[in-house]
Amino acid sequence: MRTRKSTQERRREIADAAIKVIGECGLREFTAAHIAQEVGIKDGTIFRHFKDMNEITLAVLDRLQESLESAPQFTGDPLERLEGFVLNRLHSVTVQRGIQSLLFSDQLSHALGAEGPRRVAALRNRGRSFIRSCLREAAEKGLLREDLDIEGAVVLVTGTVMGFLFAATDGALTAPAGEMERRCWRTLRSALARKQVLP
Amino acid sequence: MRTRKSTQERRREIADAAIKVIGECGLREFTAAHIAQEVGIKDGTIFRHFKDMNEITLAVLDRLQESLESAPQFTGDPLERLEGFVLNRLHSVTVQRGIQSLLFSDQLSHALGAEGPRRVAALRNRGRSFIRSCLREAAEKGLLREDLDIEGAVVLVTGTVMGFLFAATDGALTAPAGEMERRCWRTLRSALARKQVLP
Amino acid sequence: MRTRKSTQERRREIADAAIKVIGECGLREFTAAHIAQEVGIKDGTIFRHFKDMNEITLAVLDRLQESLESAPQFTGDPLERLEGFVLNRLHSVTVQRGIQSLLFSDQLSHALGAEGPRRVAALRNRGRSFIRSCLREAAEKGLLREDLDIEGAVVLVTGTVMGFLFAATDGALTAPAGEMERRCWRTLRSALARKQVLP
Amino acid sequence: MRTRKSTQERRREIADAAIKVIGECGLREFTAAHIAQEVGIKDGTIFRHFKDMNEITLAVLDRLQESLESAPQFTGDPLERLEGFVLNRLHSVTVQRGIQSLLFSDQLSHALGAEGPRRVAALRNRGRSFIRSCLREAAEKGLLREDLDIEGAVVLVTGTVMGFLFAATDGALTAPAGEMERRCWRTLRSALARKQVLP
DNA sequence: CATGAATGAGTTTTCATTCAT
DNA sequence: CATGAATGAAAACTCATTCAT
Repeated sequence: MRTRKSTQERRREIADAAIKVIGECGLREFTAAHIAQEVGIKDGTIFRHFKDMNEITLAVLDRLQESLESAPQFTGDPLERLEGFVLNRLHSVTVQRGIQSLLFSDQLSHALGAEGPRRVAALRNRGRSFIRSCLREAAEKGLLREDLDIEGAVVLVTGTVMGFLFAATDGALTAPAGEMERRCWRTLRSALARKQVLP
Repeated sequence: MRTRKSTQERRREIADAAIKVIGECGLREFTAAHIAQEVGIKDGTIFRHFKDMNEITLAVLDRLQESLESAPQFTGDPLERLEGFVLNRLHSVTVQRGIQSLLFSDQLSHALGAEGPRRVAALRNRGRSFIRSCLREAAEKGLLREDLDIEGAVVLVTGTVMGFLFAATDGALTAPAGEMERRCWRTLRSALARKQVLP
Repeated sequence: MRTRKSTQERRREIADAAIKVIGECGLREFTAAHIAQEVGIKDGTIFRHFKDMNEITLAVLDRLQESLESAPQFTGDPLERLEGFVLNRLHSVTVQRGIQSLLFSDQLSHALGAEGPRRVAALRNRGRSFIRSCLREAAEKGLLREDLDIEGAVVLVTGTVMGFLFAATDGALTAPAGEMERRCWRTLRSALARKQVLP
Repeated sequence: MRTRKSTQERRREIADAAIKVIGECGLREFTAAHIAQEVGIKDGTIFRHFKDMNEITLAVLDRLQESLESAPQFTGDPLERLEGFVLNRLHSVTVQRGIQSLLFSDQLSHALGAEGPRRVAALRNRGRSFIRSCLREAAEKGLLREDLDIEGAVVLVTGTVMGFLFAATDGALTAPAGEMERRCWRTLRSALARKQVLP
């Protein structure tokens, strides 16, 4: 049975299938045939919607960015905004592992030529910028420890998300994911904040 | 011109070339032809030294493990041992980026069948275990903040190394690598330790 | 120039080409490239129609079986049925040498793993069974020499077909094929039957 | 441990190994590596004793011929000589299946260029000639049925040996090999001889 | 004589991509 | 739009053969 859909719809389906395939099976399986199978069409048909494989990779990047930025706008004082951001990212690990791991994956980076690493780096830098701005504002408002090194803290915060992702991937979480998400944030907060907020 | 070397030497060369290729160009370029070119032999020759590509991947994993475990034995009190470990890993990012990034890469994981993810996870778990044991001992000796969540801290420490690695990869380090290494450790230490040691 | 045909057609063409190639040039030439050339397509295209070379070998076996079993249904008294069978096989040597010789060839046997010898043996055993049942029935009806050893006779009859085939292959037939077919059958019949039927 | 032997010895060993390999595994395994392994030397070493694979094939043919002609000289009246020949060949099936099957195999034929088929045919024709001369002499001496067609009988006799060989290969012998050898000869003799000799 | 490394020319197979239907 | 057949280029391996040691 041949189901006909608009190119727009198909492009979305194909990009999503590609994300799934890369996330679950690795770049090695990022092939037209595999993706087409996932979508439920024939491999040749892929190229009715995308010029070539490169264009699919770009679409995947776009989906990734879209997905990361569809996060809610975090509000409140800088530390609360940071909390929102971190908890959101930690939770994403559990609910959409594929997309999250793509962000810290080197798979995508290499799927395009020179552009790949740059685009993925840019995506990650958005996260860093957000964290840095929260921390700066918090520091100005006296919410952070006095001696805190902002740049070191940026590494700590971004790293915690990655650390959590890999721990989850490796099955190295020693408590249920939801609990670990809260504990990681609490550990992070007490590492950064001036005085311990009672939980 | 035929250069002759022992199989032992060639195996090492080939594994190293594979690491280099994967690190620099991604799994997509992890091909017999590419590796052979790097080594300076013909692609068919690869298979006089390795049964198949799978065996090369295993050799790469071995080299990785070897390289991670050739680290100096850290001594002193638990926090000092942790410092040794973390600074060593952070420094490795700068001096042998390829190998380090392989550890947090999903490239290798997928190059073998089911064994891959398990072996790479095992490798990463070794680091986690070391960190956890240092933290536990430090906690017993009263070296850590009283309310510190050990498991959360394990994620923080492992994450910091990853965060540093990706920051370096993305060119997002805001100071020279050597300086950033020290700053990251100091941030980490003050996040964990009971009283601030004067720098 | 791309000629397009249905997979069904192509599978048949490829199997036939394989039979021809094996028959004429031996297993050594049973290569995708050689077969593809015979069919008039590129070698890679073969694998759009067959999963791998093994599957082609199986198709050849199927064609062989089909060809042997498309023989007319032999009727009449047991000796007449046997005559029909033997003359049909002897004649096939002349008109489709390739297929016939494949049956007594060890080429195919080895092209598959363990299955090959078994399948080819099974094919040959069908012939033996038919011959045996004709002889048994003929013996019951008193059409054969009294002292005839049925099992010995089965070997004699099957052997005669092979002997004829190899004689033809070696150019060792001392008379035209058609004549030799009749002479061989007559010799065989007088070796088995009770009283000589006048020629 | 490298054992050193004279080229003469090695050539013989290699030819024998080649016969064994072809007989047991088919032409597909007729490779320098496989043969060398059988002999217990390294593959490159083969070419210290043979110029190339072609030369090995020729050596195999020589061994084959040698083996067939090392049969005892058969004496007595023509039918007795024929009996000696047939029983000898039937028995060889059991004791040296490899060599025998090579004779009715098309493997060797194709291993050489045009020469192969001719040489193997010549080998088989020697057998036919011997049978034919026995039958002619027997006919002259009145030992055969009066109406026997000599050329048909040649096919019958050669065929019986092949039929026996393939039956043995297919596991289609319905009695122990030794017994079947005698029964086949007896069937053959009563098919040819004028009056039944008492067994 | 024997080895072990290297090679070049294949062979099977995969895959992105094209195109007639 | 979708399919199914075809392709060319490349990848993984194989193998006869060469040659320094």
